[in-house]
Amino acid sequence: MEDKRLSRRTTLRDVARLVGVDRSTVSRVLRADPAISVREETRARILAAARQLEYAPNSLARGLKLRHSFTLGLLIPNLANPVFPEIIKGAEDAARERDYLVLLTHADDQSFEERVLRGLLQQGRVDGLLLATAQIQDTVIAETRVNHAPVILVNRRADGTGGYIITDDAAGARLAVDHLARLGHRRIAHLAGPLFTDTALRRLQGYRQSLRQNGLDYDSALVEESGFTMEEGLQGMQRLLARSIPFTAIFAVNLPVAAGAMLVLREAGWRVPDDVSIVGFHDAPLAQMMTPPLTVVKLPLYEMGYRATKALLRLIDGAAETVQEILPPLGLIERGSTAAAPGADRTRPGI
Amino acid sequence: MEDKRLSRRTTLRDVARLVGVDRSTVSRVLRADPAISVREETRARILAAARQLEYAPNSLARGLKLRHSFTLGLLIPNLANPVFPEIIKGAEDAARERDYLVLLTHADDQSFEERVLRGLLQQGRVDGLLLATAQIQDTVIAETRVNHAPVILVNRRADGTGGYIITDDAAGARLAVDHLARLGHRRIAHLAGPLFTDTALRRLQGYRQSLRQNGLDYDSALVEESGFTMEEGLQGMQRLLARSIPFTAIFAVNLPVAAGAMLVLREAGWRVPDDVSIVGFHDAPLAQMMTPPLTVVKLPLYEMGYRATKALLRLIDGAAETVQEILPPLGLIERGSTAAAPGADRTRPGI
DNA sequence: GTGAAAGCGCTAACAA
DNA sequence: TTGTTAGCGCTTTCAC
Repeated sequence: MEDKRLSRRTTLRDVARLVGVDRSTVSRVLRADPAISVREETRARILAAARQLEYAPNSLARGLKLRHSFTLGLLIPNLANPVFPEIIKGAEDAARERDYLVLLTHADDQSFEERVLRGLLQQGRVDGLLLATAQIQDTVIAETRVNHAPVILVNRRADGTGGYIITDDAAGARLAVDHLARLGHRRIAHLAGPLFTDTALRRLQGYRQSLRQNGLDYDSALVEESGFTMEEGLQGMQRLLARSIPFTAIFAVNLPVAAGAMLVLREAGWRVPDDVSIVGFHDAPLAQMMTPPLTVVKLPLYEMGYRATKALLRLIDGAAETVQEILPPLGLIERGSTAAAPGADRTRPGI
Repeated sequence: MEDKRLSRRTTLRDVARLVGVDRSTVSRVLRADPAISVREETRARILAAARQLEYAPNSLARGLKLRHSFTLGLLIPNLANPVFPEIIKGAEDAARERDYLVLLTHADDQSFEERVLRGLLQQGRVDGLLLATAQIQDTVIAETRVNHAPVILVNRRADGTGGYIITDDAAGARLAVDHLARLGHRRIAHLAGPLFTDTALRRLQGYRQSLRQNGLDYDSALVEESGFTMEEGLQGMQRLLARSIPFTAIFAVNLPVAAGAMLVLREAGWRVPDDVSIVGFHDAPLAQMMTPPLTVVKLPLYEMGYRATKALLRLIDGAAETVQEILPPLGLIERGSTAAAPGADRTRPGI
């Protein structure tokens, strides 16, 4: 059964018929092909007819011919994490500049991720892929590499792909921990992300570097591995508290984890920032909505999405480059969740 | 310049050649065409060859032939609003059941919205559209209707489209305001959304209905029109405070607005819920992260996305129905942001 | 049970 | 300056 709605659309042939020229001429005029010359009058009539008939090229036909879908796939692990909207916006803007569309896919489970990777690329639905997901198997990535598929990792690093764009997580972590050290904290805990992810490792690394530079000892009992979600942040914080070891500050691997930690601490009767300071990673409206508002390290998320997309587009255009960009953090945003360490020589603000 | 990567993909012809049959036979077998009989041995060899060559049908070619892109467009005004992930998840799940993909587009400005509407549909990039955006012009909607394009509005109502799926916002608002009235509040303010949007109007309506049912007078001075963002919630709350009229409770049009309101109140020295109770609309992790955790009305967001997509798919299949579903609220989730009105006969909890 | 052929709407090499 | 033609990869009717 033929669908009326979809078969009614204006085609190149309709325009050509109305003007009395060939389809190819219409195509050339509409594409503004510079290599071909058309009589000014013909061009005008074609343009007018196209507008009148509300012609829009069928992207399926065009894509089939040109072997391009003019679509980019963007894989996100979890839309609820407030860092992604920024990345997405950057990607969309970059894509739009080239008349590409972004197919956002939200792959929360592993099997689906693989299906997407294979499916989207192999079926020609997308010309390239942006992977912002942290958990993806290296085997899958390696495979896409074998197929020479244009793939860029966003905020994740792995060998053997078209490349990656990451923020300098270690530098960001140092910013956070330096800030705490400057406030006089000496027992600084770290709620880390899953340590099989590159991002989490780099932040842990920065944490250790900063400790060293500030003359503080690294104590593995102060590091609790959790995840990237609020849930996991809650649990991580509970485990940390259960150990009953002293600390006066926390560097959380990201925003949801910081939020979860704050909840647990408050329920346990701690006051933020009087008893404990917290620094989060990444900025988002959520950080301001928390009580107290969260001090965070700000990273160029929009920029990351934008540049990753630009790079992917270059890859699609046939560039042989391997992209490896590391964007520096944008700085620390001091809000209400950090204060001088209890008993430190600095006066406690507001008292 | 031909792109090697994209021209290398396995085609039906490759499989056919390997097996020694015609492309059409391969197509029939792989589509599992029930109307056609194939020798069991041939079928097995085709299946094996397809797997060996990692054949995946080119969706552009397939779509061109079948006049379907097998893609649904989903327009979202603002990814930062925490209600959308749920809707999106519902839509994706429903789409996946039919092997459709969801092209998520994030249309924050009007002109782009229109471009998207025209573009996606006319270029055949999507077979139908889910509009979750509140601001879209009725003229645009009317136009898509003229084109008989399959369009479903999600969480928004307008005449002349394929239909809409909304939650019962008025009932939800009544739940919220009834709750406050039950706690003894008599001066209940409402931070409304933009009153040119259907959603905001319906919530205001429910607010008024509940007041009436609870024997409370409607006082327009207690209603402040704001927007749907935290920013606007902040400003709305400031304007409400500036009026210096008494109130002991607030019903906020959504979550970001409730969060903004809470911030302003706290800065102004009010205690929540001791001095003022707040109820938000929609539930999301953010509600639990606030201090105190926000009492909210929970609505079936996932369900809404899911059912809207199902309905859209039916429209695409050629159904002539006009979808008009109104989903009832899932209930009120009582958290820490609401308590008995100051001076009411109920004992204040925890004291 | 399987193949041949047409055609979806577009672009581009080649002709005229 | 414009038209003719072939073909992208697929599905499907019709023939054998």
